[in-house]
This record gives sequence, C-alpha cells and structure tokens, in this order.
Amino acid sequence: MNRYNFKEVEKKWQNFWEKNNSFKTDIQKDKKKFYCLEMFPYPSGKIHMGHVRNYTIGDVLARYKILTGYNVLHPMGWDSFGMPAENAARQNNLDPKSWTEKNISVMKSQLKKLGLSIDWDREISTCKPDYYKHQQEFFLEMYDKGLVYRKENYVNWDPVDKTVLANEQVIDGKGWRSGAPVERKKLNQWFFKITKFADNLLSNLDKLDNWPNKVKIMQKNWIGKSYGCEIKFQIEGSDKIKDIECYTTRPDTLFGMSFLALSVDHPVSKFYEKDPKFLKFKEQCSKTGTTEESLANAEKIGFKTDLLAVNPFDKSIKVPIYFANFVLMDYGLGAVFGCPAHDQRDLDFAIKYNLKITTVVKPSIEENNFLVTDKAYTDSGFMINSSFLNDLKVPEESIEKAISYLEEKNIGKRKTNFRLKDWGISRQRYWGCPIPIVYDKNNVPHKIPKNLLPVELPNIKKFETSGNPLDFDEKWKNITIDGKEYTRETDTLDTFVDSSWYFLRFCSPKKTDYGFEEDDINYWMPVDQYIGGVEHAILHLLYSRFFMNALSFENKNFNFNEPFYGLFTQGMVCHETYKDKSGNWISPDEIINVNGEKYLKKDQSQKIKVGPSESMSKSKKNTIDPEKIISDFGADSVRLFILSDSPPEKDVQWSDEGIISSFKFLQKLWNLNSQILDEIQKDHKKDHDDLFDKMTNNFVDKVTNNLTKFTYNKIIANLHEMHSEISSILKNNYSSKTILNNYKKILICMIPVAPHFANECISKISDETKLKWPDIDKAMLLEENIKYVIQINGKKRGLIDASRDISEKELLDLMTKTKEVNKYLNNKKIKKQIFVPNKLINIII
RNA sequence: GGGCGAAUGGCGGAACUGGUAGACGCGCACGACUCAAAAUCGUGUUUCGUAAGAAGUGAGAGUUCGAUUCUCUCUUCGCCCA
Repeated sequence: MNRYNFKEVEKKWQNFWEKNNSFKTDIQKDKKKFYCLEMFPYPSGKIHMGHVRNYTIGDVLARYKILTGYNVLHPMGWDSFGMPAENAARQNNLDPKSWTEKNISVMKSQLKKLGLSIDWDREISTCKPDYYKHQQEFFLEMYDKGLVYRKENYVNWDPVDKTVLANEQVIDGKGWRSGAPVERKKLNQWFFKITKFADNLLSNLDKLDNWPNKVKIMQKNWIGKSYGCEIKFQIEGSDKIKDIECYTTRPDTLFGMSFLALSVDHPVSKFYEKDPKFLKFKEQCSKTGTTEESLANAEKIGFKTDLLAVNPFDKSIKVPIYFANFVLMDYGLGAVFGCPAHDQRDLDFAIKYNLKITTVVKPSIEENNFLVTDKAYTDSGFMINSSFLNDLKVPEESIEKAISYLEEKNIGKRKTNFRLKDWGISRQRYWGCPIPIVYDKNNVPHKIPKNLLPVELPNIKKFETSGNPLDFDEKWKNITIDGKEYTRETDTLDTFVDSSWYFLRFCSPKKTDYGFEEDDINYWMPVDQYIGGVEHAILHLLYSRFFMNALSFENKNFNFNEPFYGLFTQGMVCHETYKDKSGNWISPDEIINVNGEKYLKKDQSQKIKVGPSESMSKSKKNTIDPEKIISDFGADSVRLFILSDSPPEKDVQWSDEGIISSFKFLQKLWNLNSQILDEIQKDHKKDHDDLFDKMTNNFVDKVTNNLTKFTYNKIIANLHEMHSEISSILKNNYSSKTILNNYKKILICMIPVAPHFANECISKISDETKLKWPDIDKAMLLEENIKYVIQINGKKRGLIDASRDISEKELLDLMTKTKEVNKYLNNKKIKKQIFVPNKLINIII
C-alpha cells in the first residue's frame, strides 16, 4: 500500500485548477448566483492562522455551492492602504508601496497553497490608482449630494509623534507608540454624513435575518437612538445670555437638578475668554482625550461661572452653572443638566463641588425614607419630591408626563437623538487614498475635476520627518488648474472607506470608467454570505451599509439596499502560551516535549510554564506559521484540522496533536481508497447493495445538513464515522457498480473540506469533469427498525428493537415479554403510560 | 455599571422541535505486530462500586410522565459598550 503523497497531489491539483481556470467566474447572468465573500486581508507580511480559518470556512461554502449548481463569485483582494506600511517605512527606511507589494505577492502564494477556489482574475488592491480613482469619484459624487462636509473637530493628538491618533491607538489616555499623554486638538476634517441615514441603518437591521443577533444588537447600540427632549433654561446673572438649551433623555428628573454643565466650547464660553482662570481650565480639559472611555475615566472637573439656571418646573429653584470636562460640544447641544441622585457622574461632580443632592426616584411605591447619598440610583421606580410627577412610574410614565408638560409651557420640545456621529474620514497620513480636493488662496475648498482623477500619491522615499510627509512635498502639494494656483488637500481617507465598497468592485473589477457596472452589481449583489471576524461587527459593516445608502441616494436605483444578506462571524485561533523561568514569552517551536512535560529546547534542564490558551499574537509568541504547517502536513490536513475541533463561530485551540491526527486520518482515508479500488476490481455478488446505498444516503444527508448549518466541525465527525462504517461493512458482498456509485458520492462530499485529496481519489474512478452534489433519497432515510426506549418512572430501563410505526399496545406487549425490562414492572399496577410514536414508552407505576 | 452570550468526562466538543447524555476527535490504559522503539491495528475509557446498582450536564429552585434543552434566582467566565 503506497502512502498518500500530499506534496505531489496538492501541487498537481493546484496546477490543474489554475490551468483550467476552474474557478473563473461565469459571466452568464441567467444562472442562479451565489456571492461568497470573506473579509479581504491587510497585507501585513505573511498569512496567519486566522486567515487560514477564515478562508477555509469560506472555501468550504463556495465549493459546496459550486457543486450544487450555483454560479459562484468567490474573489479575493487586498486592503492595502494603512498605517503598518507607513510605520514599516519609517522604521526601515523603505517605501510603503514596495513593502506592500512584496507582502501581497508572499501572501498570495501562501493563499494559493491552501487550495482555495478563488477567481484570481478578479483580484483587486485598494492602494492601486485603478481602485482608488473610483473611490475619489464617489467622494466627489457624495460631495455634490451634500453627503460630505468639512468642519473643525477635536482629534486625539500625540504631541511627541506630532500625529493624529485613532481612538483605538489611545491606550489609557496615552499614545500607543510614544506613550505621551494624548491631547485634544482642533483640526479641520472631512466628514461623511452617516447620521443622515441613522434611522434607515437602524430600521433595516430588522430585515437582516441571516446576521448573528449579537452583531445587530451591537450596531443598534452604536447607533443609539434615544427619545428625549430639548429644554430651554432661563439664565440669571448676565445681560447677554438669556437662555441655554440642553438635550436630555430624563426630563422627569428635573426636580433633582442641582447644576448645569457646559462644554468649554459652548457659545457661552466666549464671555469668559478673557478670564485667565477659565483659559487655564480649558487647557486642562484639552488634556483629556476625546473617547467616551477616556472621558468616563478622567477625573471630573468643573469651572464655576457666576450664572444661575432657573429650574423650568419650579422658577424659585436656581442652580449654578459650570463648565465641565465631561461635556463635549458635539454631543447633544454641549450642555447637560446634572441630577446627582440618579447619575453617578453627576453625583461624583456634586460631591466634589458640594452641590445639593435631591432624590427624585425611589425603588418601590411603599418605600418612604429612600435617600441617595454616595451611590446614584439609576434603576426604575416611582417619582418623589417632584410635585406633579410624584408617584408616577419611572421611566414609562414619568418621562412622557414631563415632556408633555414642557411642551405645553413652551420651554422644551420632544426630540430623538442619535449616539452615532458623522464619520470623520480625514487622516493625516501618507499611505491612504488622497482626498480629491484643492484649496484656493482664500482656503476655500474646490473639487478636483473628474478628468484629473485619479489624484495619485507621489512617490516618497524618505520618511524621517514626523507628521504627514504629504505636507512637506511642495512639488505635489501645489497645483495649477485652468491657470489658477491651488494647494492640495494633504489628508488622506480613512482606510475604512477603502473597504466600504470593495465588494462592489469585485463584481466589475476591470471596469475603467466607473467603480462598478450597474448590471453586474444588480446580478451579483447582495453578498449572499459574508464571513469574517467579529471585531468588524460595528464599524466596517456599518460603514459599508452607509456606503450603499450614499451611492443610491438621489440617483441610483439598485435592486438591493443592504450589501450583506448573510453574515457569519468566525471565532479566533488560540494556542497555549509558554513562559520560561524568568517570565519571558517562549514560542512553541523553542520547546521540546519530554515525557509529557515541556522543556526549553536549547536548555533542556529548564521547564516551561504552560499558560492558558489565548488568541494567537506575536506579542505572546504563541503563533504558528501556516506556511510551515502546510509544508509539513499539507493543505488538506490543515483545512481538516482547522474545521474539526470547534464550531466555526467559536474559538479553536490549535494543537500539535490535532494537526497530526488530521494528517493521519487522511492517510487512513487513502488506505481505504486503495482497498476500495481493489474491491471494485473484484466481481462480487450484490448481496448487500442496499446496506451500502443506505449508509451513503445517510452520510450525504448528514454532511449536507451540517454544511447548510455551518456546523463544519460535525462534517469531520461524519467523515470519521463514514470511514469506520465503510471499513466494517466492506467485509460483505457488493456489486462493483454499487461500490463505485456510492464511493463517488462520498468523495464528492469530501471536496469542500479536502479538495485536493477528494479530487485525486475521484480521478482514479471517474473521468467526469462536471461533478454534482449527490441527491438525497428522503424515503431511504427512514429506518425500518427502531430501538424503542423503555422508561419506568422516567428512568431508562432498556431498549426494544421493533418495527417502525407499531402501536402503543404492541409495544407494551413486547415489553412485558422482555425479561430485562419486565423485572422492573414486578406485576405492579400501571398508573399511567406515555407513548411517543417511534421513540419511547414511559411507564409510571 | 449596562447589553449579549456561555458553562456538559482529563481536554476540544455532540445531543434535530423537551424523549437513550457524553457522537466524533485528542489524551490515557491494556493488548497485537516488533529484538526494541516509532508507525500501524484492536479493545477499553463520565464518576463511585468487585458487582447488582446509584449518582451525574456551574449551584439552587420550579414546570413536566420525562429537562443539557423551558422559567426564576445565584456564581463564574468571555465578548461588546461604558
């Protein structure tokens, strides 16, 4: 028996697929289509196990859909703009473009070794001008539609690196690289008006039946629609300021108000601009970052004004007005009223500045002495100390009553608000898509004419200066259009813009005059199954949904409005972590196993501390290089293992034992294959043909079920069962034809998980090129004999083999004749019996 | 602090609409082959018990003839938001 030579076989089939254009997308649009898309990778250098898992899951589905007769679109591309390229360029003094291109070519060859059913003719890369040209055109279109605008906005500023940081680059209020405390800085930034579609983005979530619930909930919370009202507070203590408006979701707690807090950028601040104490306070506030988290964790500080706000419910109550660091101008109206008893942040502030705490909500109607002192009460309950609101149910009755009162008196109006803010798309970086805007001498922005697109990035080789190199490239920056001099916008687009429409580009990747062909996207879109990590649950998916809204706004009528019909979020790949005696992380390949204990390879006296299994990361050194594993065990073994151990949506533990076991299993299947080839040669009697047919039919049914439910781990279990079943029934006699037919069906079922292996085996028994997923004979699935469960008082006491569809009485008769069960009955009187047809009988005595 | 989810052998995990708990794999043990080892094959493997039997799906209650599955309370863990 020869051994399975994965190196030869995998190479053979990968060449075959490439030569025959096996996965080239059919452009005939009369066939039913299936668009299978995995989130495209960032070309960081090499593929990691997370990619292997993501693309294997997608490939299983794509190959299954091909076999069931769909016209499948399964493309791949590169999310190739972004900071790592720029960082690498700065560190190693090379240019981002060649760094990126090199990575792409490495990763592409690695992906090819996995044997994915990808149409590489449709490959795209977002850093190429032929891609971002269209993105610039979209930007200009959106500009014309009023969906793009420019405004001054605060950013997280790293004073050492002199650069703007994204929220996720701010760690504990400090820059991720420099470690310097992050400051708030005002910059002119471009924005997409995503809030215009907030309601639509929210309500359409209900239609996404094939999305995980948790993702929909996360998006819903992110959009954060709230119902409340705007209140106009009368102000005393100034001739110039009459009133201040603020937004609140809890107008019912107004009787508990003890201060009004304003953002330092609130219009009122201009009356304090000459006050050095205020300016000092404002500067102090700028030391707090702009993320919600940093605001929540920062110490709450305030600057007391000489103004008083009048309580609209009771004009005799007047409260002080503060500027406070926890109020931002772009949330609500830059002003909030503080009710310390029922908001922890307000309470902290009130205690610090010795302000009044009035309890206005109590937990239950019976309670009479409820008083908030050092912990805010934020639960539901009943109103107290609130005049006409007293005893109302909080929140359902109280808020409604408070709003209608305010509206009646004309001091407030009902308003829905969204937590979602407009999408700031300016990045002060080089390696991104240039924004197609120029400024005239008066700094007024103008669109770049479409015939000058794309605005290409200049080739910059030197990256010594901190800040954005485009700012220093005078030659590129200055441009003359129609005889007039302009300066270019030097910010580039957030890379989330690149990935917000790439799924459209895959439908018409070669089109030169526009980003996509309408016919193409109307046929291929929406993506039937989108697969990727849950870390993109909010931003990438929300931005992509926004993009569809923006593109179809005012002019385009696509026959779909949501880009992703089905979404699947896969879990992470984890591995045990190792540390040496001094606590340094140790990589798995520096370790040797001796009698079940782990030691350092180069110093075998040193025992290794084994830590918990965690998501693979370079910093913990618990990564496994896919390329090495593929070359040691073959792509099919890797695919088999990455699918086998856990359901795809959960984390999977990578283990050496696991991959070895998959490798061995493939060898076993190969041995079985040789055995079957021998059997086919012999001319048997066909005594047991039914048995084989039935077994195969059951197997196909199970695998099909597991494919449609994404329970791919169970498919591997099905394969193991099939292997042991065939090995045992092969002792019987079958006709060659039966063995051949059934075995071919079984092999076709293996194509999605182990494509090289399955195709190799099939080629030995058939010349067919158009393989088709086997049909299932539903009638054959029904067993003639059933093992009926016999329960006495709900406890299982035995099994009785009997024919399908027998009656309750027949089963009872059989039961009393069966010794092992009958002994429990012991001639006792039967009080009750429950009969479940074809399942069980339960006797209560 | 809020939202969502999870908890099943030594480990990863199965169990369709409430109906045989532990499929399948790993690990482990024993056996075969071998001078020996590796590889391979076979058998066993929830716990307690020699056995008959009993207990058992994070803990506690409830509904039910019957609960891993449904309801409530609690504990722990994970993810997201704060």
